Formats: sequence, structure tokens, C-alpha cells
Amino acid sequence: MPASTPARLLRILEQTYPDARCALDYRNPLELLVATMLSAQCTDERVNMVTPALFARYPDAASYAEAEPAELEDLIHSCGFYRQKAKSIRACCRRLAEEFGGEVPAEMEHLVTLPGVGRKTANVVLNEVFGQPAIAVDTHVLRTGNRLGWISTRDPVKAEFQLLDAVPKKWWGRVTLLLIHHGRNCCSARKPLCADCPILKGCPHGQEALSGG
DNA sequence: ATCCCGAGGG
DNA sequence: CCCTCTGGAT
Repeated sequence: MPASTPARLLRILEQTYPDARCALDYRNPLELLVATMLSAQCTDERVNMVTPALFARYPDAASYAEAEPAELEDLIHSCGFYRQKAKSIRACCRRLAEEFGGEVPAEMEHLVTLPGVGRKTANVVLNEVFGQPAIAVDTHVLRTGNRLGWISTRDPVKAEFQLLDAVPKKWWGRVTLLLIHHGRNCCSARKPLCADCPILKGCPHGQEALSGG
């Protein structure tokens, strides 16, 4: 039994980042789904700046489905990738309206069939609004998970399943946000602050970085 | 310049 | 597997 199991390190991260939570503003599953689609390559803060007007203009899936593309693009422009995102949101909501009664499905198998929705977005929605313990793998989770040795792959889907294996189920709902915060604040891509890392003792990459040079 | 809680297409 | 899509902040 190694001294620094994922559970032990996650407990430390929980103490270090006690308020790590989803930073996107939303009031229902559809709003979270749309906000998460907008958040690709964009800060949550920026997403939260556009969503009040967006959610007011399009209160349900049918509204997005009938949206004028140019108007929708305009409302989300500052989030980047605005043509792609507008197209995805519209196509996604069209399917929601036509095949799911306008509701966001609570199953992974259905979510990932929606245009513009991959496993990362689906897992965020499942975890946040449907109370399913799910792990959403983004760039931070991928990087930090590999450095910690909890996973060993650059493929996000493989990483998700390796994490489900390495992390006790109790932590599935928390590991994503904790690793994202840790990745942002400490375990950055370029110059990780290993000397100040709260879980350095359990990190092979950090140990090597500090000793090996 | 480089990064930000990705997904789809070739 | 690599490329593209995009604006804003630092």
C-alpha cells in the first residue's frame, strides 16, 4: 500500500481548494449544457458574461432550434469559435426538441449523440445536474493525471476510464474540479510550481523535476 | 506568444 | 492522428 494513494492526495487537494466548483452560471440542465458548449477554449467568466442575454433570448430548446444563426452568433461572439458553437447549439437543440421532448437526456449514450456534445461536456452535465458521479477529462485533468501517474495516456477517453479505475468512486464527482483547479493554480503546463505543490510527495513528476533538475 | 474546463472532420 | 475553428486575457 503506497503512502500517497489518489484518495489521500485528493483529500489534500480538497483542503487546498475547498471551494472548487463549477464556475458556470445556470438554472437548469439546458442552460448548463449550452454554457458548457460555450466554454471550450474560453474562460467561464467570459461565458457568464454572455449567458444572461443568451438565456433570456432563448428560454428553451425550441427557441435555439428556431434561432436566426446571425443573431445567435452575435450573442456568443466573444466566447470564440462562435460559428461552430452557434451551429452546434442550434443543431443540438433541434435534436432535443424533436427527439427528446425538449429535455436534456440524463444518459451518456444519448448525450454524446447530440451535435457538439462530446464525453467531456456530457460528463460535466451528468455530474452537475444529474448527480451522476462522472469524470470529465479536459486538458488540465489529462496533464495533471499523467504527472501524478494516475493515468498513462494522452487520449482523453482512455484517460477517463483509467481515472475511473484509479480513483475511488467516492471521489469521482470531485476529481475533475480538483484537478482543474490544481492544474490552473499550481500544476501548469509550462512552469509547474512543484516547489509549492501541496501533493508533491505523491507526484512522480514533481519529485523528478525537483531532484533531477 | 500562449493559454483558456473541446468537438468534428479529414 | 492531425487539423481547424475563434476571441479575449495575460
